[in-house]
Amino acid sequence: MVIRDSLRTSVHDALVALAVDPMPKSFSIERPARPEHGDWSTNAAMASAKNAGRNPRELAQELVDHLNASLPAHVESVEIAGPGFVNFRLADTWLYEVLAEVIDKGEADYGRVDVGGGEKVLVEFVSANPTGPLHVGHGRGACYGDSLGRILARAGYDVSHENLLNDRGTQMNIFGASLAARKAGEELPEDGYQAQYIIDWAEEMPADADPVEWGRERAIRSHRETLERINVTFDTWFSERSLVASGAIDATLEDLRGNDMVFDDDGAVWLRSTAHGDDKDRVLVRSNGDFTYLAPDIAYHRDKFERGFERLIDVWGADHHGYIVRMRAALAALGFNEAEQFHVPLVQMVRLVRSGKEVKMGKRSGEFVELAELIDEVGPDATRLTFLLQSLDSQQTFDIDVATSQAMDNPVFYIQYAHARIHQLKAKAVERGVTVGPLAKVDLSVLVHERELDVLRQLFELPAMVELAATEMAPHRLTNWTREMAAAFHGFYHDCRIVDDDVPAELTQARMWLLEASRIGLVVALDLLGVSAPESM
RNA sequence: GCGCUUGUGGCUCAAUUGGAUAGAGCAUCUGACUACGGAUCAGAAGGUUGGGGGUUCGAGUCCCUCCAAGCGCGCCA
Repeated sequence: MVIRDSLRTSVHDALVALAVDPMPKSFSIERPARPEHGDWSTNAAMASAKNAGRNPRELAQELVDHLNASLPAHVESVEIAGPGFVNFRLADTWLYEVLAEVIDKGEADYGRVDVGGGEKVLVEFVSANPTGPLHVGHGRGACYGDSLGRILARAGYDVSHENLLNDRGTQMNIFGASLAARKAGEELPEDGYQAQYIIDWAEEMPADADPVEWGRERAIRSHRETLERINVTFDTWFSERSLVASGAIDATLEDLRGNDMVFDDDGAVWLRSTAHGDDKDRVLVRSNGDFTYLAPDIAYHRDKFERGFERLIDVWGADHHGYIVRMRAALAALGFNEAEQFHVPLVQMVRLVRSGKEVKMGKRSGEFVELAELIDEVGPDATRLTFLLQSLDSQQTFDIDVATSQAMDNPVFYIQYAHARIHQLKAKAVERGVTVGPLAKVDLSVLVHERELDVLRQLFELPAMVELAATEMAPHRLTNWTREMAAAFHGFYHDCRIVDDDVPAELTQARMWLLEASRIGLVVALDLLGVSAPESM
């Protein structure tokens, strides 16, 4: 049994034996921040005391006595501390079980947890208009959405990645008209796109092409190529047009009308979104007969549910946050459980900085920095990992100098170097004629160095971190874990020689397995982050 | 004016959802190499977590209130 569950069961049983009533709703079993607080800690006494009418210190003491009378597996001692914490000190044997588990599960299964229960989840992200190249802001959302999907899959969800193409409506028409005007050497239409890429693309465009159709394909190709460079792919590219063709938009409006959630006024068709928390009602069909953006988008989300997805995650830019309430209102109006099943992580803005100064314009366009340009400059792995370095909720300062640095101030190199180092070490061992025996025959109890134990402690945390990253929808949790894992490994490497004349053969064997476990941990995490694990650098 | 997000050492960010003395990296200073690639490792210094109240055994985290920043508040998308 996993140590955490084992301790939880012991504490629970002890609370029952001590006639704690009512039992606490929950209590923590966690690794304390400070080593002097033991290897594990529980707040069970404090969490129980109030409702059970007991004194936290006294209850903690009773817990300690009870647990000491019959120590749980691997536990050497149980102590009371502070306001009523109960701390456990464990023998290192629990960490050897961690190593065995990592090896046993391997790349395929270590860090796999089941919080999703096979629930069908659709992660929709990027969803840029196919009217031009992706910019830097799209990049952050792309890396986030893709990694989130990978993490959810690792956490037991049945995940699909989808990119919505807003390939109809006003913007598409302006885009097509701009291309046509440039092609013909005429003046741009009112609101036409000024950017350089329009001129470039118009040049590429065959004279007899339909500008909207050709431009759409050109933009999609641009998006796809750029995203593939940073390891972002989709199961589906969903065309908004298809909603018109299938009649889904009209059907959605009918549904809403049937629920009395739609009314006509001023020649327009309105959604009664105020009935579900919006501060004003919203137009679905303009008085000129055109749909607003909202109508097809509601139909799109209805379609997602109809395709059998039980949970929808939409990764949106922060500038769309005002749109969430009306989308929720619409889904509620259609009878969906939006509060539980619809999630919208918002991507806060990215500020690009080079040489201490903000970069606002790209080389190819005077208006924005293209994602492709950024990848050209800093490389795919550094781009991807940098975007995943911090919480989505805060604005990001993307420092190009740091991301391109070939030195230790660049976390990408630090992490990847740890992985490359493992491969170099293994090659060195082979070179020196070391053959590694089966794990079952290796005595792991020779691993007593603090550095070795730190590596194992870190590896132990990975499954919990996957679970946390999934439930919080926070891939940066995993980025942090990976940095710490790399640090633990570099420390181990520095202080513990693996193959050398004065290293006993059995220690080399155990350390070779520790090396392999470290490799597995890093490969799993880097894959979830979508960053490559190079064997040399 | 209203709403969403944010505010943590000089800089960039964490903090396992309310836990114990707030942690990393960079920059600064001081150390460790006849090396399993030093792209590494160790140590020091640096904090009233924007201000002020409150809740409780315990608050960076929750509540109230100011202040500041970004983004929204279309028959645009």
